[in-house]
Amino acid sequence: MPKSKYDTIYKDLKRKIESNEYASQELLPSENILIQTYDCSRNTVRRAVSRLVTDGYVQTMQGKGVRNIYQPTPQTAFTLGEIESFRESAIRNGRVPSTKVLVFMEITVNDSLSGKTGFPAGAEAYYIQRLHFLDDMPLIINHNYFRKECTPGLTKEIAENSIYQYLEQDLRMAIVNSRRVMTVEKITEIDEKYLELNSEEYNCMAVVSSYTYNSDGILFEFTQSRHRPDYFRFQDNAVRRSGA
Amino acid sequence: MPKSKYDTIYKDLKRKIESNEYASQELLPSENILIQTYDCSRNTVRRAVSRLVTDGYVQTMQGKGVRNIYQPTPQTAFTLGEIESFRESAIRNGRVPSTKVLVFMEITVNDSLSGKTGFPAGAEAYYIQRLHFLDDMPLIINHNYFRKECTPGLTKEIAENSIYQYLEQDLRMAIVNSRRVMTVEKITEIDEKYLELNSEEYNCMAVVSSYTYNSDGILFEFTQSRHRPDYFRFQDNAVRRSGA
DNA sequence: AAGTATAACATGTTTAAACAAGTTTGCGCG
DNA sequence: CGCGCAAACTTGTTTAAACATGTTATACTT
Repeated sequence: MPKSKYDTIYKDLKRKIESNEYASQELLPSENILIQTYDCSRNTVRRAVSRLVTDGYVQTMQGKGVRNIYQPTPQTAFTLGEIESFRESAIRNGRVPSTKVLVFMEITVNDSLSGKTGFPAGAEAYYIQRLHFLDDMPLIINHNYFRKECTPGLTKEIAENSIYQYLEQDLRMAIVNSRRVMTVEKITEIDEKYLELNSEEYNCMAVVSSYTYNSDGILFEFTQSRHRPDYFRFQDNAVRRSGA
Repeated sequence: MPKSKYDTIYKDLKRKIESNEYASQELLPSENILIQTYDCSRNTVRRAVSRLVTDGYVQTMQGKGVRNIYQPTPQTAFTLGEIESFRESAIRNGRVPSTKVLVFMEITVNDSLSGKTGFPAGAEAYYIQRLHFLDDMPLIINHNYFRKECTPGLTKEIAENSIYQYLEQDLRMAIVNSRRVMTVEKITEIDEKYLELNSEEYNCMAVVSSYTYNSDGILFEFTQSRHRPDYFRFQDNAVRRSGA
């Protein structure tokens, strides 16, 4: 639900680009045209376009115009720069997601775990281990740690569906910011068992560790996602700052 | 060299956060204070702060303020969201970079290569294979393809130093936009040979494929970077759009 | 016909102002 | 003392205007 004007314009332009309404490699309508089209001020148009730039959809050229450089992403791509749950990502790609909860327990953070998760020692937390399937194929093992104080009332049943949906819709929590680190790590016995992998073929996993903050600026989630290497694909768009 | 006012403010705030001049987890000065500090308008301050948000340095909270959530990144981290050459990244981390050119040749793009690189078939291109060392340890093998039309005059000598420096400083070329895809792939004999890896231990590589556009919106570079898995580390910051 | 100056048009930066919406502070009343 | 409301903060959205800078098309001059 777009709540602001620039967000509406952003989504509309994005849709038009994705649906090829604006030809690839061609220029978008100029700011003046867009101002008339959407009946808004120049700043509002520019704000929408600048988001398309960071998304890698368009490229602005001073004096020339705004070029559509969008290229459709392959099905398996997870998008960086946005926080998206496994379920959301799967649905966006037209796949059928499912989840199996392997472990659900409540723990107290000790010193060792505090260093790994960033949670203060002594804090109460949920530890959840989940297996994510896409079209019945096991792809990801997630190790989630949620601070109990910030995410009360988590249950195994919620974990089987969407934790983020519970946090946002039921707890009215705003998830705001997530720092993610991607590494490659050796496969473990757990990985091998649940992902039905043969370590002769692949002895590594793609690992995404994420530290997520809520709208109070409190770190409430640490998650390690271990991805099957042959189905792992992350996409990113980088902009070189002028004069950097 | 910051050319604009908001860029100056952005860099100054960034420096103050990195140097702990603003305490971690605390609020930055309010917009009104910053307006007085930098003698500028509110928009200009907000523009600077919004870049800190996308960098994951701060988090804004309506009605409350702007919280410093910066955490220093480990030495080996490459930063996403920015285009940075191997040399720049190494220097930023206080390491000594060096490069060995394994292959330097001029080629004509055939159909197969066109599909992989995104270059039009029949185009002239440079193909460069380079080995990157950090503190004398071989870490990355790069396979670069540059469109000759866009990057004339490349030589093996330039490739041994910094290609990006040549493109920006000598050719006065503006590198603007780069789409990157991260995957995990099986190790090849070339990887094993030059990176001195034992496939018993690691039989995978972290692979970053990037498609880079110049300021005319033309795709002029395709690069596949194959990273030693045990030294690979990419960092990203994601912001969840309100109402997404 | 070629070259140059200029006008028209593109995006980039900055300021100012008004209103919206969320949070904290403090005052006053019961 | 405690509750509630209002004032005084905070950031979020939108408009308007001016000037800067880069590109392209036009028209004029030679």
